[in-house]
Amino acid sequence: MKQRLAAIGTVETLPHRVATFLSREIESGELNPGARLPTEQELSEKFGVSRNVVREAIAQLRADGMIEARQGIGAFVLAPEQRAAIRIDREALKDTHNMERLFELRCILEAESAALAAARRSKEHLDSIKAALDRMGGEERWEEGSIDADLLFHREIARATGNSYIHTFISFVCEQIRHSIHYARMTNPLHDLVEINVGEHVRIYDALVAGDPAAAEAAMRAHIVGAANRVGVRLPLSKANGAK
Amino acid sequence: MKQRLAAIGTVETLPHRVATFLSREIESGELNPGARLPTEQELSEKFGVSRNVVREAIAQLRADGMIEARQGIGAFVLAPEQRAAIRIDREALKDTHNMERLFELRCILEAESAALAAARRSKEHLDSIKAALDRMGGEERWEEGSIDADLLFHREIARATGNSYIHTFISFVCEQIRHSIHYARMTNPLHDLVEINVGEHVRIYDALVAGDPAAAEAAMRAHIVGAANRVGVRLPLSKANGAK
DNA sequence: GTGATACATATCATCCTACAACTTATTTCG
DNA sequence: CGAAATAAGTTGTAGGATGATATGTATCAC
Repeated sequence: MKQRLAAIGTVETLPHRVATFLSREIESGELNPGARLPTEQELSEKFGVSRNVVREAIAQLRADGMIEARQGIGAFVLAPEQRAAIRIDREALKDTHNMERLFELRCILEAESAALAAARRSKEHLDSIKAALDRMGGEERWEEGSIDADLLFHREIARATGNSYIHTFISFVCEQIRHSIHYARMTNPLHDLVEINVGEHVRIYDALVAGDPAAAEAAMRAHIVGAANRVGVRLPLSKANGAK
Repeated sequence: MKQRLAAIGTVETLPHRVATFLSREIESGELNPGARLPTEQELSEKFGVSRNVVREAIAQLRADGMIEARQGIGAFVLAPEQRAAIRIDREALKDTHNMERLFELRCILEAESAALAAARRSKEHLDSIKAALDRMGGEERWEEGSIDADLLFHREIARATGNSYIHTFISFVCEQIRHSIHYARMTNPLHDLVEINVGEHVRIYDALVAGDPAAAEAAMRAHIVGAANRVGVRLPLSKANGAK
C-alpha cells in the first residue's frame, strides 16, 4: 500500500523531468526522426542541471528506443517503429477518452484470450482463478482489496492461456485502467459508488471450467463492456454488440 | 537503413549491461518484490564500474517501474503489476516458441482491430492503406522494402481504428515479430525463400473499403495465420480455426 | 595541384570526487 | 525515562577529468 502510493505520487526527479520534456518534444513532432538532439552540455545548460542528470535522461530515452546515441557524433531521434518499449503517459490517463480507448483495447485482448484460456487451462490454473474469485467474495463495492482481487482474477485467466506475452500485455493494460479510474475518482467522487459485479465473473469462470471457448469469450466481453459502463464509459464496439 | 542496422546491432553499453543483469535477476525471482537492491556503491564494486554507470542502469529500471528508489534508504523491487512499461527482451525473440506466442498475440490484436477499422475508416485512411498496398506491388519475395510496406499496411489499418493505443500496441508487436524473423533468417537461411502473399492483403483492403467488419476480421485472421505458416509457425488458435 | 598523413576539434562514454538531502540508529543530556 | 542532538549510511546532484570515436582542417611530400 505504501509502495503503491509512493509509485503513484512519485517525486519528480530531475532526470525524469528532462526525459519527459525531451520525450514530449519528440512525440509532438518538434524533433523529427533523424534529427539530432542538442549536445549533452547544451542540454545541461538549457535545463540548468548537471551533465549527469542529462545523461540519465538520455539513457532512459535510449533504452526505450526513442533515440540513438553515437559516440563522437551525437544523439539522434529514431522512427516510432523502432521503439523497444511501450510506455503510457500517466498524464494522458486523466483524459476520459483515453480511458475509453484503453477499455476498448482491453476488450479486444481479453475476450479472445478468455477463449484461449478455456481451451488450454489446467486444473492448477482453475484453482488460481477460483481463489481470486473467492477473494472478491461478498464485497459489492469497489474497495481496494476487491479491485486487487478483480485484477488478479483477470491476470490469472491471462496466465491460463499459456502465452506469457498475452499475460504481460493484459496485466499492463488492466493496470493502466486502474490508474485511469483512480484519477477519475479523484475528480469525480460519484465514481466511489461503482459496484463490482460478481455474477459476471462467475459466468466467466463457469465457462472456463466447462472448457467452452465461445462461452468464455462472450462472458468476458459482456463483463468488460459492463465494467466500462459502471465507470461511465460506453464502449462503441461495433463487433461486440453485433456478434452477440 | 543505417539507423536500423545500428539499432539492431547496438553496442552493449555498460549501463545497459548492468540494467539487463539486474532486470534478469528480478524477472527470475532472485530479487522478489519488496526486496532491497544492494547500494549503488556495492553494485559499482560488484560490476567493476563507476557509480555513474550504476545510476544510469537504475534510472532505466526505475523508469520502467521495476524498482523504486528512495533517497536515504535504498532501491526496492516493485510488484510486476506496477510496471510502467512493456519491454520485450531481444534475446528471447531468438526462441521460436516466443515467435509463435507473438504471432498469437498479434492475431488477437489485429483481427478484431480490422473489424473496428472497417467500421470507422475514413477516406483518408483508405488512401494511406492503399498506398502501402501499392508499395508491396509485384514483389513476391520478402525484400526489406516489401517488409517495410507490409508493416506500414498493418500500421495504417491499426491507425484507422482511431484508437491510438491499438495503433501503438500493434505497431510494437509487429516490430518485435520483424526482429524475431530477422534472427530466424540468420540461423536458418531457408527462410529467405518466404513469400509475401499479396492476395491476402487485397482481400483485407477490399473488406475495409466495403466497410464489412466481419469480412475484414476473417481476412485479417486468415492473413496472419498464413504469414505465420510461411515462416514456419503453426498457429494453434482454437478459436481462429473453429470460427471460420 | 593532389593526395595522404597528422593534427585539432567536437561529442559521447566512463570515471572520480565532493556535497546536499534524506532516513535511520545511536548517543547524549535534562 | 524521554527527547533532542549527533553520527552514519544512502540516494540525488554537481562538476571536472580522461578515454574513445567521428569529423573536419592543415600540413607536407610528390
